[in-house]
Amino acid sequence: MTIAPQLAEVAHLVADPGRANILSALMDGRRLSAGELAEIAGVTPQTTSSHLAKLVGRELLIVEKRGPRRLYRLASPLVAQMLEGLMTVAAAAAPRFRPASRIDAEMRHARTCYDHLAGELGVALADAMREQGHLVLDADGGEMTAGGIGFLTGLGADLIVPAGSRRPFCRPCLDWSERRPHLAGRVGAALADLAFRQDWIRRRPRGRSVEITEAGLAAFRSHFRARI
Amino acid sequence: MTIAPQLAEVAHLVADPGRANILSALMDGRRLSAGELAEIAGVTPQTTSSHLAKLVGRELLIVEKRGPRRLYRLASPLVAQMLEGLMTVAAAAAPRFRPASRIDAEMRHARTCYDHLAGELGVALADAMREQGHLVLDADGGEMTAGGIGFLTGLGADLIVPAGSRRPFCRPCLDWSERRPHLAGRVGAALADLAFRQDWIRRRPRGRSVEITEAGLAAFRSHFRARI
DNA sequence: ACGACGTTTCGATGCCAATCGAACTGTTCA
DNA sequence: TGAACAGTTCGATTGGCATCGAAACGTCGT
Repeated sequence: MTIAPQLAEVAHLVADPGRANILSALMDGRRLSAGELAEIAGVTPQTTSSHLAKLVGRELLIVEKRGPRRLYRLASPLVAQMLEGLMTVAAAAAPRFRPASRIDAEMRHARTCYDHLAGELGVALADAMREQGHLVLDADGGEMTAGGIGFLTGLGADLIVPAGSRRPFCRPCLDWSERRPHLAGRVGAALADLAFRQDWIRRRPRGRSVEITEAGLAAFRSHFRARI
Repeated sequence: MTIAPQLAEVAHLVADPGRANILSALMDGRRLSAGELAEIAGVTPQTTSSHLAKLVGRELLIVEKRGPRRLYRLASPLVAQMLEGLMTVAAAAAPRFRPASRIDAEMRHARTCYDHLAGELGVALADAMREQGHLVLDADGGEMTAGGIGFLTGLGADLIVPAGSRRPFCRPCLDWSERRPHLAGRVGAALADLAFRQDWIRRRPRGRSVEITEAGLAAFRSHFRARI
């Protein structure tokens, strides 16, 4: 009850289109300079500076001085999770007009979601792994099977099992574009890491969307049996 | 990228203190009338009506006419999850002044979080079940052990196992007051349901906080070995 | 030391939206 | 049919804040 004011305060930070653009661009965990963010936000550097100061003051962002420029990044994965939650609701409510820009299409096709894969690619991989018996996943939770752990490890994924002899956890992350869960958590991060290392996917210069290489397409189809 | 405007729009709905109060009060899934919500929001009925219209228009709330009055509730669990994410960040960032009201204390002690238990009680039960080997849970995911399923079922919990012979999933929900995960998902809902049915806890008239009965205290300590 | 560049601060402007009083609609009960 | 009550609509006021121009700041090159 009493947190409601603080709740409103945090929401207010995201409620500005410019700031929403900034936060959305930083969702993959990268560090961007104030100038780059100004261009992304679509406002002047002065205005951007004001926005960034608010976001840092409320500890949604962390800034580090690198020479004459300042690099900003999300303060924690919790912020990314919060944004993902907002996006899910934003995508679910009011489909409205879809301008369907090229960037939009790229984002829907394949993108990173903080540290894991999302979009059609992310959902297709999760579906395929489920069908192959590597994974059990629904909106409430997920679990790797023994076979699934062997499968990913065999491909070169680094599934760190923490001190306790527990299984490496995976969690679902509701995909705002596909409206179905994709694979997140430690396993999701390991899978994305593997895909980048094997050059199956590459980051596009701007934004969070990624490009699937020829080798990637072949690997996703042959190894994962994904329908993409 | 292109969802940023919609992201801002949804955040804007939560960014008003009155609306944040309303949404927070509805987080347990109950249905409240416009009048009750006006009192909770702390504004006049006219203003509340305007707020509610916006929330319904954006499909965050659902309204049903019940005689001369209208009952409002969250449109989906996704909205509750979104709010929980915002609260987590709100509580983590800027501890600030803690007015420490009585309601605040009650909320911290024990409350419902949509369909499961949160606060000191929720976290204590999750901790205890973990220590007793009933449960494995961390920030990324959770899993019931076979013993844990037997334990809860023996107490009378209704753990619905879906069609596939999968285990009933549980998921962690980061507690904004305790800053540690408590038990959510199907198992969390079943546990809360059990506690209400056994009269271990009772809803307080206003708000989402719950009161632990004497029988509840005894049950939580003897059956669960919880430290509360 | 100076100039260039990236970034921030200051100050003024303009817009959006939260708010409430008053009046209106609709439902229930006598 | 009319009274009582819940809720909404309308209109006017208000305050907060996003925005940008201009200027200052700090850091790095030469």
